[in-house]
Amino acid sequence: MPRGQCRGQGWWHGKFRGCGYRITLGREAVLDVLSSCGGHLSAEDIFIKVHSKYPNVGFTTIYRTLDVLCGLGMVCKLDFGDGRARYELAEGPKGARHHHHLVCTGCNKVIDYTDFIDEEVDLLRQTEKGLEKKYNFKINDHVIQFYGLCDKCRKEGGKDAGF
Amino acid sequence: MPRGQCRGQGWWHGKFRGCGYRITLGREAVLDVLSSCGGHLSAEDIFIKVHSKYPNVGFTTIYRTLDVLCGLGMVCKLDFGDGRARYELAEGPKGARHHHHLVCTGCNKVIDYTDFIDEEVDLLRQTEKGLEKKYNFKINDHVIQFYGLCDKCRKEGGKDAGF
DNA sequence: CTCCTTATTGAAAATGGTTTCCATTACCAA
DNA sequence: TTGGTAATGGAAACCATTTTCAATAAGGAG
Ligand SMILES: [Mn+2]
Ligand SMILES: [Mn+2]
Ligand SMILES: [Zn+2]
Ligand SMILES: [Zn+2]
Repeated sequence: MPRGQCRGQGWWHGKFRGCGYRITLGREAVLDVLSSCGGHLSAEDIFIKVHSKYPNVGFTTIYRTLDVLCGLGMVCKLDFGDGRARYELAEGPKGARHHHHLVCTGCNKVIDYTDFIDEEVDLLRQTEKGLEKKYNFKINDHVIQFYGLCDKCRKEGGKDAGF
Repeated sequence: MPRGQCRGQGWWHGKFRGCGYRITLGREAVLDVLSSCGGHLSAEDIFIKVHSKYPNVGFTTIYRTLDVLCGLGMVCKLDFGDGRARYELAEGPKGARHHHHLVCTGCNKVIDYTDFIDEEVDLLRQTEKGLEKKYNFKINDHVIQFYGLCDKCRKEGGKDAGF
């Protein structure tokens, strides 16, 4: 990741400018972290990573940037019920596939799964259509998550972090 | 709802005592509100209702009671992404059926639906089984929610309360 | 390149739902 | 009735997130 001159040609710069947003170091750094590290990072996770490289990017900017990115549909804000939001790239240069989440309530590990997505999405679409008609709703989004205990946490006794 | 002498014979008292919990006025009042009013109440909603009848039941007790009730599986804690938890009776004397939620991001109205539950539950069970095997998880719970705009909010222009 | 407008920023304070503390109260088994 | 202890309420603490506001810097115009 070259420094000074990497500004101005990221894959997302076009979309970004097109919406009237300025390209700043903070925003660049956040996007950088999101695409290099895996998903499901909290604002704090992101802040720490960004801060280690650019110590004068503040926490507020992290939140504000994530907000903008969510607004643009470039980032998904996730809620696994542990009191802090998580963020993941909606689709990067490599185009992350649509997936759902399996969350361990013991250690908060999150698994992306795509195995059963097709059937799920089928049913979902069908359900959404039915619900839209019956309740006259315009459905924009859905959340499907499974909660449980991972292999390791199951063995360590049934203690459950709750959620 | 008779006053003083209704203590001691609620449908839930048995279960409650069996687990070593004491039966108190606060707990009784919370359960009362949950079963008389519909579901999806926030802790504050519940506090206000309880407080209007028993002004010396504190906010803390509401939270603590809801926690206990969740622990016993008598109440479900719901998260619709608006920053406050909601609660609903898991199954009352009338035995509320399992259902999923349709949430309006405009006015926060929540609709319980059971229409497509059967197909959903079928697929869910299947998916859970697959996931458990593949990832060696013990799945305890799932969340399925649809977000969108209700009839009214759709007409009032596309403003979206976000979530 | 330089200037200028104004979007963006960082630090600190505010917010708001929820939890913790701790001295006091009141269930309820014996 | 009584004693041990679970439960309580009020205030303070917590903690992720948001707001405020003066200072800064992106980037189009010239
Ligand atoms: Mn994911
Ligand atoms: Mn419901
Ligand atoms: Zn785990
Ligand atoms: Zn609405």
